Amino acid sequence: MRLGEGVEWALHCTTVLAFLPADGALPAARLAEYHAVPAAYLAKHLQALSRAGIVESARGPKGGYRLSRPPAEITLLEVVEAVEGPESSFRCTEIRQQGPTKCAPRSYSPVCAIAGVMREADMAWRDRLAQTSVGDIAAGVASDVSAEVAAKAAAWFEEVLT
Amino acid sequence: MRLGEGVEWALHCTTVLAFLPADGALPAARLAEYHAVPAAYLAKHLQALSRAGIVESARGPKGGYRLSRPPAEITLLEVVEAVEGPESSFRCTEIRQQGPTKCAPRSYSPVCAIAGVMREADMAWRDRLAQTSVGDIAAGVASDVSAEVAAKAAAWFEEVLT
DNA sequence: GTCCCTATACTCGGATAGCAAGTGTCCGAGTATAGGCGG
DNA sequence: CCGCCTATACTCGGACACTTGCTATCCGAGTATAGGGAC
Repeated sequence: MRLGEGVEWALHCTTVLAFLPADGALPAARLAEYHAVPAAYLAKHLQALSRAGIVESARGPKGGYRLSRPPAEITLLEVVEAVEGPESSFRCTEIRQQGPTKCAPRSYSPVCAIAGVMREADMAWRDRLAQTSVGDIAAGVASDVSAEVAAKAAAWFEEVLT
Repeated sequence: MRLGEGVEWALHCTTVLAFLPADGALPAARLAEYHAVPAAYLAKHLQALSRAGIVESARGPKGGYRLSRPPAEITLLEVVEAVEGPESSFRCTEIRQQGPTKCAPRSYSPVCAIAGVMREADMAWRDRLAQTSVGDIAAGVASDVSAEVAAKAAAWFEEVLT
């Protein structure tokens, strides 16, 4: 099981966007520069966030991306699912109903015992992600960040938003 | 995030092996036949289970695979990790320490807030899988299975183990 | 009749191709801005 | 001097190559068994 790195990028980007003033916007190229990742590829994932209604985009000069809702109302689960897809990690292909012991479908319990546990594990994972919002993350980094990093970040914002 | 189908196969195979008598053994080809999956590819995953110490193998005639421990002492987490690998689903590449705001490593909190939550979600997933054993699964299917399927399975075991 | 030896057949194990999905990149569509022109 | 128009430059959005890892397969290494021969 492996998550694409786009998930990490999307989470960090939404966190950065949470610090934007309400009328501001950051282009994909700036977000990529901030995290030192390929701009063209990051754009692909930002489009996914846009389609999911997590961020909204504005074209033209002074355009870019901004959060479409208050950070506290965006859960990490939404961001992850927007990039990675909403389907469960485990896919049950019902192999218990195959082979030499095959019977009519009504002879089997409605859900495979294995698939049931795997699904519960998946729910536990999603529940944890749904309990934390982008606002929580932003508050956490705001309180933990060193003065040096905070100053650099503030200067960068100042320069980019002009 | 997507798990390989080898995980499903491995879980079902260990469940079937849980019903074997202590001195019995099932070859990979029989396990593949039982689930109607490609034998050569299933063998690859059974090798992973063998390397992880979950099953033990015997070569030659009357050989095959058997569980190396009582089913109740094998958790689903062990089986999943044996096939899929033990590494976490989320990989933090510390992009927060990159780009124009880069500072010395000591300026950052030891763990990224995002990586922390992702890790906790991963732990929740693993915890759920660790709470259920192969024995639990076997007991569940034994009580839920229909008489028709049970009879077919018993007949198949009888024929194969002779 | 019993024991031993050998040939056999069956098993696992790792090394080898094929393919799909994630990764990375590019160019076209659309729009707010800035400058120039006319009134 | 003010308002409008146009050209520009900057943005997003989807369509196009490349690489990694999962999927699938094969053949060689190893061993318990079964049969035959010698004592």
